[in-house]
Amino acid sequence: MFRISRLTDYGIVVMAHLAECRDDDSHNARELAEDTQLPAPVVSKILKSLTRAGLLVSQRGSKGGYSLARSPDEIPVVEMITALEGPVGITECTIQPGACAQESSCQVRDPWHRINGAVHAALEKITLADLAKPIDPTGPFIPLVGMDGDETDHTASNAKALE
Amino acid sequence: MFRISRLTDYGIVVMAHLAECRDDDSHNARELAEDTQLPAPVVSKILKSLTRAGLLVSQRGSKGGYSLARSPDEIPVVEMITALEGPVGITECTIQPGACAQESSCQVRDPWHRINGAVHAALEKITLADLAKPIDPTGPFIPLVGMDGDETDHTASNAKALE
DNA sequence: GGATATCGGACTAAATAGGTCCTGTAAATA
DNA sequence: TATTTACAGGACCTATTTAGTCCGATATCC
Ligand code: FES
Ligand code: FES
Repeated sequence: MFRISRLTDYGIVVMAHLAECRDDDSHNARELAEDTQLPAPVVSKILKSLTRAGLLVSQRGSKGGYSLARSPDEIPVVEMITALEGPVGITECTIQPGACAQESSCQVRDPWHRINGAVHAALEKITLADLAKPIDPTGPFIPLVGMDGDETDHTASNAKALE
Repeated sequence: MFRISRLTDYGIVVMAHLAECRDDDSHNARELAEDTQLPAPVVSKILKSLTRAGLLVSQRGSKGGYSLARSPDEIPVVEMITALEGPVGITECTIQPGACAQESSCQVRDPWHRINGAVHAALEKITLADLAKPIDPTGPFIPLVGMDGDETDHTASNAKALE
């Protein structure tokens, strides 16, 4: 129903946790599962996917574990989502041309592409650093929403969170 | 996979078709299915959902059918999506508080809310009139993307479409 | 009254997501 | 070297959701 899967949500929680405790040593899967209160096998599965996508680096053997591959502010949300559930695309046709019977006669194809682009851009601007609480504010807090002004309240709450 | 369901996509295609032929008489389900090249039972199901949500008005009996309840520029995309697949929310927690075990300790809950708000706002700005080709340009063409400038190409193509 | 077309929901089948478990392999340690 | 630890990669099963079909009831027009 137009939402990210629970696995992805979990994955981002784990990533945020890793971003939060900015120590260099790697955390193993069991430990991360405990910290985030999530089922261990699931966390393990998620970690493997994230590693394969190049968002985490893994260290095998005893004292092994996972750690962030990059700085949190260089990991956009869209990349985490992509890693865990494939390419982001509002509609099927957005990703895979030719999947649709209409295609040629379809009126809404092009507009969907633009909508998709807008959402994609929004998810690209937001990084893991924005999700994790900035306990060490060395870098500036990047504004979350990249939309131009509208009168809904979330932008207000965002502005409040900034100051 | 972070996309709208195929049914919803179909539904919007049908709505766009209805918006395109701006005659006042209602179109029946069979006719709409033919025009859009979609399976008739599916179209029928979609039409019922859209009617229940108040986006279409139906007329029973012979010469019956469906027509738009409002002007296309007063039907936002988000409403069509909501009608066909429930409330728009990126994460489960965004919609239903208490579904998550963490909830209290969760770091990412609030940022997700803001992301969700941004996407929601984007889908609210885009209306059915933007999706259907403006064959009768009495009203101005409303810009699709409501995000502030970024360097990806879709905004460029959008700007090109405007002028 | 008969033809037409929506209404509402039940129903089945297919696809996807969620979750578990097992075998192999790399690294550290004793 | 032997042992322990912990990731890698799948196979696998189950639950849930989605897609699609169908039918009896009801409303409208002629
Ligand atoms: S719905 Fe697939 S191309 Fe338009
Ligand atoms: S993941 Fe559910 S409240 Fe944070």
